[in-house]
Amino acid sequence: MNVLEKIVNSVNNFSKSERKVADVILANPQTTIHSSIAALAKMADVSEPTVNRFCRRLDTKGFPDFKLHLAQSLANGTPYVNRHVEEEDGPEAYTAKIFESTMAALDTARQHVDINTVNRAVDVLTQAKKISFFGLGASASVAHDAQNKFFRFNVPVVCFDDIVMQRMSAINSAEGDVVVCISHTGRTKNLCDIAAIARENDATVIGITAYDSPLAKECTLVLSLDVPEDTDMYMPMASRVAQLVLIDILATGFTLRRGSKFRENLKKVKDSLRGSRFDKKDFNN
Amino acid sequence: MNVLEKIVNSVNNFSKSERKVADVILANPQTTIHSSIAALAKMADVSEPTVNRFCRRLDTKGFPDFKLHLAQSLANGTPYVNRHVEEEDGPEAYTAKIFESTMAALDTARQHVDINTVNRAVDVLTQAKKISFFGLGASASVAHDAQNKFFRFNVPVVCFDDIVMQRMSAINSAEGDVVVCISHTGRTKNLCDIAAIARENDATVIGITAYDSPLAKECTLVLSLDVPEDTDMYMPMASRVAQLVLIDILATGFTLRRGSKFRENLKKVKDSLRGSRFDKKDFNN
DNA sequence: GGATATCTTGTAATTAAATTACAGATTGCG
DNA sequence: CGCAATCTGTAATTTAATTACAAGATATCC
Repeated sequence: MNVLEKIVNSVNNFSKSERKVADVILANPQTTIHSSIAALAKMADVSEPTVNRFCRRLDTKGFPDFKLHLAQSLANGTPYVNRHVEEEDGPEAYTAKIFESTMAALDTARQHVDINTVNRAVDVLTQAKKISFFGLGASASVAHDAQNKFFRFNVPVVCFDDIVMQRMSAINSAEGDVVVCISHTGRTKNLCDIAAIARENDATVIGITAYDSPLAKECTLVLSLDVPEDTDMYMPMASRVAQLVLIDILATGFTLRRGSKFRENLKKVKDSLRGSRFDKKDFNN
Repeated sequence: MNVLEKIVNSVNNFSKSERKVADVILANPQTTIHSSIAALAKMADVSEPTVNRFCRRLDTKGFPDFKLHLAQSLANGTPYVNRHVEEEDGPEAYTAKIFESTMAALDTARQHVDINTVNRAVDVLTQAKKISFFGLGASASVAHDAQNKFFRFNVPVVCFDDIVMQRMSAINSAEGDVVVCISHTGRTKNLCDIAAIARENDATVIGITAYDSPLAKECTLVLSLDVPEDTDMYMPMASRVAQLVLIDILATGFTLRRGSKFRENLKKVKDSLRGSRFDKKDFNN
């Protein structure tokens, strides 16, 4: 794991002084790698051995070794740490932080997603007689997006963000149908019900949700993303983006499985939009 | 330039002993970054000052600084490139590629987004009497998501993905109202109309769209993301994700502008969901 | 509530590492 | 061949990092 992430993750295990060190490093990582232990200690207002202990706690051999690891973390072009937005942040700060924490979230999602399950989900989807996407609240827009994608494949696809409609739809499902339930926490009661009902009616239920959740228990296949969410904001943010990317992945897998002549079809769907749009050439003159 | 490349390039400018050092480093770069100058000197069969001079020749401050640069070179060069999915890609390949190209897209979006405009947009939104989000096709789900976010702020917010409803809503807009039009290309005729109508009725129109597009021309403020889209897929993918992140940014700017007691309110909204969910503790037994 | 144990933190001493200064060696060139 | 320029290594110096230890803070147990 990236040292920067490691610092963020273990921030709770740090002592008071160690946290001071962590803060200084996270605030100016680039400066840190060019500083001596003395300079850093001064910046953090702690003693040199404290800095050294801090480095050791992060499983490095000492300060120089720590700097090496830090340099590598920064090199990736990824200062993708999940930095939290704070009260006093200006537009630059919060814009940068949100972009970065979203990218960090995608990075962890990438590492956690189980390719095997993805592949099986694609399998199931390509063989589906009908596909339904269900989500509530923030996940509803993810479901809509999924509908928009799969609709292009000329497959029977529906999407409901209304519990009653979802229920009715689930009751009517049958073998060969695929129901995709989307929920970050996986603890929304209504959605768990839907999953259970769909399963009782022999549909295959794919859950895009937390691995160890009540919803997961009701699903045939669970696609878990394990994205950390900034709870300070009281809004779903990164989790939703990761879900969308997963939808993209499933859709892509679907098109690849169907082969190249199927892609022609997609092109036709896209071209059909031409009439509703200003031509690029018309406009560029 | 990468230090490793630099070594290879300037191999002709090296003296005999310096070349010995270069050879050893190129042969085992990973070992080098964990060695002391003494160890490396021994491996290369030269003296310590020679190694130091070698480092200086490569425009580094000395041996430790050189190791830092070397560490950065070794840290997997450029992971987040926009790699395209290909016909013969397996699940691992396309999953990785989609995650990476999405992250790459966010990275460019981050660089292109104009902070000033973001700030002005937040300004406008915080003062809005009513906020409307309009999008069509794939952008409709982005609009829905935006509605879901701003709705929590207890502001009058609407969202329509139906042209007729959008039209009626736009006609009814008035000074103080803010209309947000979302379109990646900015060439959807209907949406351009909506923007024009809203403007004629004195609403402020924010466009989340391409900078140099017909839609942009109709807007008061243009938030451009300049995300490259993989046209091979014939589906909007990265652009949509970037738009969502932008929505997150606007929403975050909004809450920050409103101050900390407003955040309490958000917490209440989130807590209101508790009844609809399985308790974490209930489940974890 | 006080005494003891455990964990933090800093000061000072020690050790290790890197750099500099200098001198001997080598190479190139007239 | 000999002078000059450039390399290269040894030893001294400086700087940085680490360790050992003690004082202070905090938690725990009777």
